[in-house]
Amino acid sequence: MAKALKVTAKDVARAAGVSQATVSYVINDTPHQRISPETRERVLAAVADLGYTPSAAARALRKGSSDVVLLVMPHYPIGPNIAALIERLEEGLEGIGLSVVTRRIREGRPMASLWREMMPAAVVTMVTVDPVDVAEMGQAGIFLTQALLAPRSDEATLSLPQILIGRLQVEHLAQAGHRRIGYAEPANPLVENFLRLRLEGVRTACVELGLDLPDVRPVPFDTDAAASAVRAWREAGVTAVCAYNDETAFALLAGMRLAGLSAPSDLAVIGVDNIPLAPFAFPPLTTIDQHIDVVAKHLVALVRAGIAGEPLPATPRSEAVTVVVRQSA
Amino acid sequence: MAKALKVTAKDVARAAGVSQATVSYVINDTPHQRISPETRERVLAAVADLGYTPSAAARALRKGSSDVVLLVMPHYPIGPNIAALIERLEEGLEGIGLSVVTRRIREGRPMASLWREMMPAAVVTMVTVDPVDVAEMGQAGIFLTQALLAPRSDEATLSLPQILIGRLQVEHLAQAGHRRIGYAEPANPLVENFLRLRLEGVRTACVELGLDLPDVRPVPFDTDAAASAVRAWREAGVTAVCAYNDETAFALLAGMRLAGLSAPSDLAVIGVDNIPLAPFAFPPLTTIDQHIDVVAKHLVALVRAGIAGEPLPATPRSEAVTVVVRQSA
DNA sequence: CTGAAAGCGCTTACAG
DNA sequence: CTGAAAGCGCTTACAG
Repeated sequence: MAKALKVTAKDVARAAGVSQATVSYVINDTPHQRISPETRERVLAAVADLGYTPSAAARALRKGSSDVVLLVMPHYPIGPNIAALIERLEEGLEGIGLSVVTRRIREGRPMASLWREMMPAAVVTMVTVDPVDVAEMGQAGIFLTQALLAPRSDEATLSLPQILIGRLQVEHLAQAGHRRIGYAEPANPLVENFLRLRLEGVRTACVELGLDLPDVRPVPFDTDAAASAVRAWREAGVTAVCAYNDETAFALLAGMRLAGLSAPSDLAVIGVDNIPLAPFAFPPLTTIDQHIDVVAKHLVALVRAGIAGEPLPATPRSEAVTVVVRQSA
Repeated sequence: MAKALKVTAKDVARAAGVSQATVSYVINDTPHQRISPETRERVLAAVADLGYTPSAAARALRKGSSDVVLLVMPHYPIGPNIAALIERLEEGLEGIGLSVVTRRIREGRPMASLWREMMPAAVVTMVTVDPVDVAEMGQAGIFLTQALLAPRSDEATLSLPQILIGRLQVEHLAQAGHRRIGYAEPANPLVENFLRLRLEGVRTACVELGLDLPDVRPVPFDTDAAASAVRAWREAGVTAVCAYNDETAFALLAGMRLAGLSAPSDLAVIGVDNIPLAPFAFPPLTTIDQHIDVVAKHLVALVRAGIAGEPLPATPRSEAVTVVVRQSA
């Protein structure tokens, strides 16, 4: 039961009457090393007895890479959706012996010092990576997987297709007969990356479906301001609005109530994210689900295979993004 | 511009024409080492030139502790509030050169292998720590700070006073004249820890204020089920309910709408957390704010001081928990 | 003020 | 099948 200040493999070796190498072999189940069952037993017993835990630092130094996966995120605020993604990722990765360290960086900044310092087994990034960094990480044997917002075909890249999201919002609205569509953008400039793409999807879909271009208005996190936006849309003949995300949709709905209007009759509203609270909006919120659990699972599988040097798993079917119809649109 | 596969301090030393020790001294600004300005310049130039980044593993091995702080969490689901806490913590700690690694463990499990493996500079835990672990971490020079749910007086412990939260909910309701109070508990058993304490606070306050004991009913994340609970409360003469948290409050409010009732006239509702969406509930949700940003800031300060061996900062005023009055109660 | 050298705790060829 | 030894890249007494 762990007494010595610091129990090392050497201590275990001595206690078990074997060499340090043997301790390492049994602990790591090193292949092509035939350890006799009794030896293995004795080592394991000594390990348990002394409460030995291998030093991550020593192992990392020796092997040249640590058991962490570096998660690189942009500086935008972490909504419930991304928070869930991170949580699932941590959970899944922990299951295969990996720790995740999250780091925020400004888009376009070099990330070299980050990974050189940690020598992670893999890096998962949601920010675009400089080609030089990509190359150097490759040389250093670090598996890189990117979760990008735009679609892209590359085994090690997973896309969170924001454009598709915008498109889906419009298609759903158009199907219900809406011709003049509004777009509620959040006030936060940090979210620019997501916003630009979602809006692009909305615009493209409007054009393709022969609708007017969307009437884009900011909807800050404030009921009064949301109410003003709602009135403006009504005057402009807008009958349905795509909200940037569910939180914006909630603000919008609150603004409508203040303005004495209700969804979907006065103005239909569709969000993005399908947050846990969406069913409890008034009226229950129609929204787009990104199926973040599928994304997280795939990311974990990608990392696992990438580190093991196995062939990468195929990207899950891209219909991962679906509309969840409730009552607001 | 970083070319060699691996740039070490030795490379920098060679390039700068100094010894490896000197490189270490200038990089770490080691005190009591007088390095001539020119030498320092040359070293820094070589560092920049070669793109040198010290190896975290080597440093950790040598120094006996790494630059990570281990965040130990129970297995409960991470709501928006805790997610925000973690995010702030990561942000604040990153600012002082520390990475956080989050790990979930079952309450009561030993965490020795965890910290022995990483040798973190500090551990922040939201699960109760075994005294043996506490002692051993102390011996190992690891600073431990606990964010506990119950109040406790200990410099290195920060309390998230759940009992106080329940009490505050009831006091607010009683002040508005309510005598028969309901309690909406979530369906998820994982949340037991928080629940028990919040409910204890509610019960105590009811007794102290001479009210009946609370009528506790489960409110699952389902509008129909919530509606049933609401009807039952009404029949029992309950006029106000404390929700376990804001999410439960949202479900409750949705159930009320389904039952044709509205808050606060038919049933007053008060939540906990003050999530960003609370103002957009219908009606806007009255709730308890735990001021998680204050908590996070204090935790960071605690860790910083603890690692530096400086006197610990005083606990912020305990009125950190406040009621935010909106319209639902 | 600067350098040579030991040693942190592992893993892994390499001998035997 | 098992062990002795080198070496991963640092930091830090210790000499000079």
